[in-house]
Amino acid sequence: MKNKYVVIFNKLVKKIQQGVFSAGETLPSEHELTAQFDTSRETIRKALNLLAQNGYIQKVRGKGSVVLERNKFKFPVSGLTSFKELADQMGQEVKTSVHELTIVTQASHIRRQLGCPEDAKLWRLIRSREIDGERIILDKDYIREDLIPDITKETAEQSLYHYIEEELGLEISFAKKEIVVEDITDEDRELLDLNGHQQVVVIRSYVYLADTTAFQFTESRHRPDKFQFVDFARRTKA
Amino acid sequence: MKNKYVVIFNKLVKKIQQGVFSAGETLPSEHELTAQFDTSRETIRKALNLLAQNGYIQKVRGKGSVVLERNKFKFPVSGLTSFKELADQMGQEVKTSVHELTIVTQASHIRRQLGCPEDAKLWRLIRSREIDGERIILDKDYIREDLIPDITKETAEQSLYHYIEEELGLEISFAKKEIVVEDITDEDRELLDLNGHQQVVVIRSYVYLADTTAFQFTESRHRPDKFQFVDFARRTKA
DNA sequence: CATTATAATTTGTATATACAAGTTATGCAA
DNA sequence: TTGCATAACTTGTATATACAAATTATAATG
Repeated sequence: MKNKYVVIFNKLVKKIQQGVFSAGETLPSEHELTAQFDTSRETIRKALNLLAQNGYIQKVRGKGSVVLERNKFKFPVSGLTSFKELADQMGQEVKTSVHELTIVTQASHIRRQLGCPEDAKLWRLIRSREIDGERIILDKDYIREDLIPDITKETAEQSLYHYIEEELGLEISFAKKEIVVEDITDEDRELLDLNGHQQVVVIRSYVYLADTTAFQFTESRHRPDKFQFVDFARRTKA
Repeated sequence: MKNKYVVIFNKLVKKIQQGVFSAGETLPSEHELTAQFDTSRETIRKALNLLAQNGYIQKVRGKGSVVLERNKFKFPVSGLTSFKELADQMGQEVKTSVHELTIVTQASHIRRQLGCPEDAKLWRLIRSREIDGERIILDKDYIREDLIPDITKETAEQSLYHYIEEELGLEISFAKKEIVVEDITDEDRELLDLNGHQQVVVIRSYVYLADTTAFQFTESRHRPDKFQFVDFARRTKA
């Protein structure tokens, strides 16, 4: 939060969200922003590149930083964001139920994928998410116990990521995700209001800390009619 | 292709893919790379940041650039990549059939979303993709005729993006995407081998040029059992 | 008025330096 | 040998300069 360019990035995001700069307009030039924030042009450019990466602006040479329309598909649900953070952003009323919170010593295939020691214990956490009175999402987590030692029912109901980042001081950095569609299981039938659906959308993710250690594997199972994934993508120049 | 840091980025990607640098190892330090490529440290850092953004490496302060395992879920299908490019990457044998290639003057809602003039014409392009003898994907495109004037059946069968970028010299820059699951339509029934499936995964995208003009709206409809979306995501620091 | 050439503005690239912060290696001392 | 302080190494941030390339504004010209 103290890095100059991150601070500037966040201030500009806020201004865009508040409509101080609206879609189609250009931001003040790098030269002007340099003066406004009393910094160097390169620092401003780092902040602007963050904006561009996250789909807030498009930089056009000779022209300026054009603010992009951000609501073609509501909010971007992609990226690495916890369920709590998403729910807050969407303003949805959400209820989380913890169905299981145990330590497992089996699940060797997951342990192998997470690359943790053979004798390491794993948290097994199963939660359902209820929106507008319907249980729509089933989250199954496997979390390394040696890295995140204390998980209570309360933290599992609230925000796990907040606990990991703020309480434990660990830096969650990146994730590898897969989205597929699969047939429902008995567990889905028991813990979700499937409403007749025979398949679910499954998001599997491995989540990593900044030092490249994987600490979590998540399987998030969504009822198809309530599932939406929104993404902003840039073309990587060959 | 002539930018120094992009050239270095591509060379390093190739070396990682070839296994010259393998997962878990660190790349040569920025200092060493600076010497190897006879350039400045900032230029090297731009190349390394591209690698980090695309999930090839994780930079760890004090340690180095750690090469990441890249095959937890095969290839990354996210981003802004044409079907042809994906198929080439996967080494799949694919057949594209063009079912419709016409100019439409209606579809005002799409025209509005694309933000093009009221009298602008749109290409309407419908293609099915056949993999291993099954028609699995149905692509429905709307493309601005004033920007991409000549589309032939042949270019539609081969690579549209290659034509747009290489022949027309336009720069495809970013896209806004949405993934949902929907019930099948009569058109799906006619043009796909649904194999009993009653729903399809629908990817809707608006695609933009570098000057922020939207030129394409695509609806890509996938048979659920053959659908896979793979993504690499980084956590944006608050 | 319209067209064209020129200048000013704006972003992109490449390079350089200084210091901060985290990790690893080294060497000294007990 | 062990432990600890120190040094060396590596990435992160902030700043500065010079020039290139694209766009826009201005002025000159017919």
